[in-house]
Amino acid sequence: MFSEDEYRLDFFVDEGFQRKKCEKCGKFFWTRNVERKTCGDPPCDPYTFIGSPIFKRMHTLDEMREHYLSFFQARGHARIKRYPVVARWRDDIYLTIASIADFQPFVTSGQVPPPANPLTISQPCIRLDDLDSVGRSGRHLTTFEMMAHHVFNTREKEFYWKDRTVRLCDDLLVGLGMDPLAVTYKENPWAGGGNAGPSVEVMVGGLELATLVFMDLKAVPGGSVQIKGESYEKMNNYIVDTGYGLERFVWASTGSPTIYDAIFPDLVRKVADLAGVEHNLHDPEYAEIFAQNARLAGMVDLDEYSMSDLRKKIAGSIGISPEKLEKTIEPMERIYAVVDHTRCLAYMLGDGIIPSNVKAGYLARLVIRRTLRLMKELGLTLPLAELVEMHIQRLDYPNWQERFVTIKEILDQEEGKYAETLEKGKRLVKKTAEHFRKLGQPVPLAEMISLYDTHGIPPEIARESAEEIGAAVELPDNFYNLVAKKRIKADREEAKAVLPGKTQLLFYEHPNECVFEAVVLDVTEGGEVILDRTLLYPEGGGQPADHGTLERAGQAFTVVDVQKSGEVVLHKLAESGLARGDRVTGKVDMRRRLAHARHHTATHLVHDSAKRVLGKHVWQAGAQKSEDRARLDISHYKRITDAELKAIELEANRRVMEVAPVDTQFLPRTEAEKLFGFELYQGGVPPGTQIRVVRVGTDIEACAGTHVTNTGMIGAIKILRTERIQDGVERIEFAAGEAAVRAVQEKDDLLSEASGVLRVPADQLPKTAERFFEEWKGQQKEIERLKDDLARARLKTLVAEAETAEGLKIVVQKMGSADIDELLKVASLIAEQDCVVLLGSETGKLVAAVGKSGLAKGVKAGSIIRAAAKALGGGGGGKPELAQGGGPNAQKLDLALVAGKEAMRAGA
RNA sequence: GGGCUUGUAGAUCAGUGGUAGAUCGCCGCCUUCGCAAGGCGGAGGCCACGGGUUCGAAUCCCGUCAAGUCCA
Repeated sequence: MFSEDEYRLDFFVDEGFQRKKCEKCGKFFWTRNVERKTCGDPPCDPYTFIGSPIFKRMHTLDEMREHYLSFFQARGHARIKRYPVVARWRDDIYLTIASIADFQPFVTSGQVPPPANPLTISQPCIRLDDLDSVGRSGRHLTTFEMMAHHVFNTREKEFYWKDRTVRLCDDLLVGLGMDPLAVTYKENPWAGGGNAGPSVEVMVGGLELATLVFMDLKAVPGGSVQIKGESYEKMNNYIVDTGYGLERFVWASTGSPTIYDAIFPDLVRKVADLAGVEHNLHDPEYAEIFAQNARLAGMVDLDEYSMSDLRKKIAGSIGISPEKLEKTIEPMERIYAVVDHTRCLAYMLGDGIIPSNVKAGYLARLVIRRTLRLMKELGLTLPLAELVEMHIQRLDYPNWQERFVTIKEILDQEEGKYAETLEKGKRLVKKTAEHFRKLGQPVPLAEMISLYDTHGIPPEIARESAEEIGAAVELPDNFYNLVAKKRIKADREEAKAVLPGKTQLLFYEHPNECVFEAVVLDVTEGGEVILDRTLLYPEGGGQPADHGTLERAGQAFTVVDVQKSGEVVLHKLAESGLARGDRVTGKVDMRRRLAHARHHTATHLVHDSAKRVLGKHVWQAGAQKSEDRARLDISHYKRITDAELKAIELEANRRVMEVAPVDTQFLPRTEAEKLFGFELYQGGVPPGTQIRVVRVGTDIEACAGTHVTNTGMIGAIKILRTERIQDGVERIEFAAGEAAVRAVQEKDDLLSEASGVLRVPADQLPKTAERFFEEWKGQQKEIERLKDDLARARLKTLVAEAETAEGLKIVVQKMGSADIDELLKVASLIAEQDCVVLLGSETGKLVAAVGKSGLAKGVKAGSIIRAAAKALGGGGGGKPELAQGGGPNAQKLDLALVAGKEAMRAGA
C-alpha cells in the first residue's frame, strides 16, 4: 500500500482539498466538499447525473474527443494518431485494451523512445470480458475510446508527474462546467502486467470518469515495496498513464438514462424502428425505468447478481411488476447490444481482423454470432453488414467505402456460415432429443455442453429445437461458466538466459562476402563459440541459420548451427577444440546462403502479389524458409482459387523480371512507423530503437533476414501448393531460384512416369485416366454380375451332391481359387435350399451357411467356421446363418473341411 | 497455441470387426387428356487418402488431406 505522502499533492493543498476516509468502504479520497462522507464510487454513492448532467452542455463523441485532445495539445502535448484495435505489435494480447497498450512493451520499458513526449491520444479499445452485461447495465460497452495523456519520465529528465497530472484533469473537468465540489479523487493503488504505482480514480456524480495512474514500480522478487502480495522496486523510468472514458464523458454531458442513448442516439432509434420497438425517452415514466435500471445496475456486481433478482429489485423500486419491466426493457437491451456490437465489428474488421476459429479472428466471430443471435431475437431481417456500415462510415476510416466491399463480403459469408451451422445443429439436436424423449428423460447437461462446445449450438437454440419435439432439457443459469471450466491454461515459454557481450553482425553491410576474420570471445559450456564478429546469419525471422566453417591455422571446424542470444551470436560446431582468444578465419556456405536469400526475398514478392490479387486485408501470419522451399501464411477469408494462385505466381515473377533493387536501411523505430505505418510489422515486431526496413519493389517491411540485392537474382518463383492451416489463414508453399526449376522438373518427372505407365502422351493423360477409371468401374460391376451368375450355375450341382446326416442336407466342398465374395454368394444360395453348407478355397478362405432346418436344430455357422478355421491356423465368425473365416495354412484345407463337418454333426 | 467432433449414394444421415443400408432426389414403366400424388422397377458407392493390426476393416490403431466447433 502507498502512504498518504504519495497522494498529498501541492494541488490538493492549494485548492483546499481534504483527505477523508469513506465511511462506507473505508478507502481514502480527496474532496473540496467538507460535508462529503463517502468516496463517490458506487455502491458507496449512487448515480446522480442521470437527468442532471455533470457538464454544462451536451457533447457528441466527436465534439468531446476534439475538446479533450485540443485541451491537452494547448498545454504542451503532441497529438498522436490512434493505433489499430488489433494489437499487431504485441504477442501477449490480441486486442488493444488500453491506450498504454500502444506503448508496451518497448516504450514503457525504456528501450525505445516514445513517438512524442508528453503526448495525447484517443485510443479505441475493445474489451470482451463483460459481454453479457453489454446492453443490460446501461453502462457496459465492448468498444470504448480511452482518451489519454501520457508522460514518459526518466530520472534524468522529468516532464511532469502527479501534481500537474491531477491539476490538468481538474482544469479539464471544471472547464467543461463541472461543479468543483462534485469531484472526488479516490486513492486506489494500481497493479498490472508486472508494473504498479499509486493511482486515483476520478469520480463525479457516481460515475468514474477517469483513472490517473502513476506507474513507477516494477515487479522484482524480494523488492522493497509490497502490493497485493507482490514485491516491487522503483523503476528508472516512471510513467503517467491516464485513461479518460470518452463515452462516459459524453454520457455525463447528456445525463441520458443509458450510455447508449448518449453516444449513438440516432442509431439506437433507427434499430428500434427496424425492430418495431417504440423507444420514447421523452415519456418520463418510460425514461425512468431505464434510468432506475442503470442506477441499480451501477450499484452491484452483475456477475454476482442473478438477472431475475436484479429485475425484481428494480421493479419494486419503481412500483411496477417484474413482468412489465421485463417486457419494456428486454427488447431495448438487445437493441443497445446490437448497436454496440456492430460498432465493435466496424472497428475489428476495419482494422483488418479476418473472422476465424483461432486467435483474434475467433473474437470477431464470437461477436458476429452473438449479434446475429440478438438480431434474430429482435426479428431484424436486414443483413448484418448494413448495420456495420452505419458505424463504419462515421469512424475514422478515410477510404471506408473501398474497405467495406471486403468487409461486406466477409460478413455475408459469416452470416451464411452461421445459418448453416445452426441448420445442421438443429438436426443434431432433434436426433439427440428424440433419443432422450424415448427414455423419458430430459436431455442431460453433459449433452448440452457437448452440443455447444463441439458443434457450436447455443443452449437457447438447442432448447427451442428440443422442445419442438416435446423433449425437456437440463439447462442451468450458469451454463457458460460450466463450459468455461473446461479451460486449460497454456504454459508460457520461459525466457532464455541472455549471454553478455556483443557480436558485430557483418552480413548486413557485406551481404556478398563469404570470408571473414574473427576472434573467439568465449566458448559456452555446450561448446558453442562466440565470436567478436561474424558473417554467418543466425536463425531468425523464419530464415534458418547459415552453415560454413571456422579455420584456425589450417584446421577447419564445421559450423552446423548459428543462434542469436541477446546481442551475441552462438556458433555450434561439429568438432570441438576452439578456445577463447583463438583467431579464426570464417567462411560462409554461399550456396545455402543464396538459396535462403532467394527464398526470403521471394517471400516478400509473393506476399505483395497476394495483396494485389486478393486484397488489402492480406497480412502475413507466419513464414518459414529453407534451401529448397518457403512457405508464407496469409490472412484471407476464403480458399484461394487456382486462378488466383496462378495470378499471384505470375505477378510475383513479373516483379522478378523487373530486376528491381532491394533496399535496406536502418531507421529509428518511431520514424519508420510514421513513414510506413504498422504494415511494417508483417513478421512480428522486432525489438530495439533502430529497425531494419527492407523495401522490395512496392513491399516495405521490417525484416532482419538476408536478401538478394535485386529481384532478378531470384531467377524464378514457382508456387507448389496451398493449404488452409486455420479458418481465415491460407498457407502458400513455393520454391525460388534453382529450387523452383527443380520443383518444375519433379512435376515433369511425375507426368512422364504416368504417361509411360498408360502409354499416352502427357497431354492425353487426363482423358485417358478418366477413361481407365470409368472402364475399371464398369468392369467391377460386370465381375459382380458374373460372380452372381456363376454362383447360380454352381448351385444345382452342389445341392445335388449333398449328403444327408442327422436329418440335414449337408454340402461340404472345395471351390478352387474362388474369393470370399464368391463363397459367400454360393453358400447363401445353397442355404436357401435348406442345406447346411461349408465351402473352402485354395487360398485358405472358408464360408459356412445354415438353412432354416439347421437353424431350428441349433446348428450355428459360426461354430462350424471356428472349428474349420482352427485347422488352418486362423479364426473366423459371423452370424448363426452365415459366417466366414480362414487361416494362413491353406494347404490343410481338406483337414479343415473334415473338422467343419464334425462341427455340423456336433451342432445338430 | 490447446481441446472436442466429422468425412459412407446427388442431398440428409444409419451402419462398434463378418454379403454396404434408409429417406429424399434422379431414371423407366403402370395409372392420367396433361400435371401432381400413388403403385412397380432401376441406376447411382476407390465407405476422403495412405499405412498398420486381423482369417476378415466403412468399423480398431497411426499418419495425411478436407471440414466443423469451443476456448486461451
